[in-house]
Amino acid sequence: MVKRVSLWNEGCPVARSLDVIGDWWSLLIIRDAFDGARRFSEFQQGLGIGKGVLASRLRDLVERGIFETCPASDGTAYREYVLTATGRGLFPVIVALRQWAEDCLFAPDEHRSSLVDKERGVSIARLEVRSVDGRALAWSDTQVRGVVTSKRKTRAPA
Amino acid sequence: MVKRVSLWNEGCPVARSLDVIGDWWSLLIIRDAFDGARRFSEFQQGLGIGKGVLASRLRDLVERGIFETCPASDGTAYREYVLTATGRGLFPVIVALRQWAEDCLFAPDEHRSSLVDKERGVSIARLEVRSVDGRALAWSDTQVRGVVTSKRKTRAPA
DNA sequence: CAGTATCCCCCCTGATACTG
DNA sequence: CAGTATCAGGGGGGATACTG
Repeated sequence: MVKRVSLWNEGCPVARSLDVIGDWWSLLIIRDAFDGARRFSEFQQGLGIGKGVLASRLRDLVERGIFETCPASDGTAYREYVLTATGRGLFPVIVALRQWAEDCLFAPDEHRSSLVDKERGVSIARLEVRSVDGRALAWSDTQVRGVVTSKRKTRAPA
Repeated sequence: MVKRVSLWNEGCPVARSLDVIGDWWSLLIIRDAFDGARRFSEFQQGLGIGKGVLASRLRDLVERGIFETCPASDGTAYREYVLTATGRGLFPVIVALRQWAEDCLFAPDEHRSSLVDKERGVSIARLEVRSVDGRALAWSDTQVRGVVTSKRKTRAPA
């Protein structure tokens, strides 16, 4: 986790989230889980991560309640790692990261792949941010000191 | 960044996002920026981060186009760090993390603080995940192999 | 205040070898 | 296949001192 200070008790929800899934590999593991990975080797090959590190991360994530293990579905004697309800709750986080990259980090002609419908090649979910009054907000609306001020600046291409 | 392997060219948008803001401190720095921090010392005191580490992170984030520097607004000779449009685009990511923590990581009676309206003590934004056809999805809807199947499992208390 | 420069330790990380 | 055990290294991270 690279951390000497736990963020768990900071009181800030963002910090607490990062305390659980803020390390370098966790979200990628979880991403692969959303993409269907369940077996140790699936995670390992998909990520190019060392076995030791993966085992450690998986153990942490199970401990934290993100994954749970269950018997292999194909009858073999091995375990599978499946997301718990808490883990599935991270779906918006993954989608938000994907969306940000697609909006801000990719050149228009570059290849993208993850969490897309493989048949149709389209993203399967989009995010919307809404203010408490239910009004939809563009991500480019400026956020200053806890108050959303609708500025409607130039928006990235949908 | 703790990384030996850059994820930038993986083709996966999630990986690319993490390549930019996936390290231990970046998202916390960005969170504080959304909360109004602009000065070096504000970040440093708010995070309890070492000056060297903070300077390094800030430099990286400016390089990556998340922050930009500008002259101090109070007339002093110092720089301020403000989010670029790209940086402000991370708002949904922060909100998603906050929301996940609040839904899954906090006991009902625990204190929370971040990105809330300080006067009224309420969250200023909520996220919604929508499928491409515009249908709203609960975060507990199960995501399997790139297809969202509406399962409507038990939902965490709103 | 806003950093830069050092020192140093810890632990993450990766590779390899081994077990069931 | 699914891990565990062990080892070596490297860079992140904290603390401190120094500068403009």
